[in-house]
Amino acid sequence: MPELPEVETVVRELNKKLKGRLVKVVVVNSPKMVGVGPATLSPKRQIEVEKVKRFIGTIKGKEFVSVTRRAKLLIFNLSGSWSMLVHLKMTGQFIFEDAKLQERTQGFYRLLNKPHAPLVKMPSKHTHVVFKFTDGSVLYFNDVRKFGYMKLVHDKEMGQVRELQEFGPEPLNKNFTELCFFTAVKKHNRRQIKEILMDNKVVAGIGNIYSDEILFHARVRPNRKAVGIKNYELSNIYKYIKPVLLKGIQAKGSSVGDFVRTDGSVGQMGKYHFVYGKRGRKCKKCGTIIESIKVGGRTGSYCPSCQK
DNA sequence: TATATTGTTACACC
DNA sequence: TGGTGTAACAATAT
Repeated sequence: MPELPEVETVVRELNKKLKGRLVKVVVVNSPKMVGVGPATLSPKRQIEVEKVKRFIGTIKGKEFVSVTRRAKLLIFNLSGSWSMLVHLKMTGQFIFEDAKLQERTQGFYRLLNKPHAPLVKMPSKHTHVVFKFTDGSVLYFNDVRKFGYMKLVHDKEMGQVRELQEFGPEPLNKNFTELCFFTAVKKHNRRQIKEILMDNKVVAGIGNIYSDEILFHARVRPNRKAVGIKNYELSNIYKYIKPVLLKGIQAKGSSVGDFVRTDGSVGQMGKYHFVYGKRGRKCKKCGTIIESIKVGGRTGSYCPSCQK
């Protein structure tokens, strides 16, 4: 489940690997996942031949200049004033294969973080878009659930991209101050704290995994309403946001579900999870059995002894 | 075959 | 108007 640290991992790896590469061939296997223009791709995305042609036509011959991120959205800056916005949603993956990796893997990858996951040959049945570069290297975009998307936007239309408008501050930036966090939380007095942490308008990029982990370290249960949270507890939550996310980036992400790095390897953050996905297991700190509850329709896990 | 999964948005209601 | 709560949606694995 790519959240900020997973997306950041992919951004850093791709930025390094794609910089300066020239697109020679684009293959679109799932037309519904691509778009051109700032508009939201509608749920009833039609299979439009023209749209696919424009997508391919626009990106062919362009150079990848840099890769950046806003919240969980990847932004590929292309030559000619175009950007490609990519959301991985639940199960999106990028695999970048150059001659060296091709030689090592022969094109086969174990793309699930399970001991007996089968080796998969790229492109697989879940590969929806392929970019081939002039030097022979290849970028694969995979998505088992097909919830993700890729959309090309001209820079002069970037202001009209809705999903970029309302994001709150980036938690790793200096402008994400304790005051700004307190103010944002107190606007949502009646909501549960886990929901608030996962609200991208309050703070960008935090999802189910990292909200659980942050709340564990801050010793606050996920279902507490904001109004009942003491200032020192809120202060603790703020205090742990940055280090937990940084730890995730340092470990190259959590390979929960389908997340893999751009060479197909798994992130190591799962080793450091205290509560996420640990229901029924013993708390690493106190041995109490981890419990889970529904918060805003999502599963939140917590230690009933460590978290109050 | 019913269910669970998550990020995001839509919508009704107060 | 805007906070709140709920549901819907995407598609697949199990």
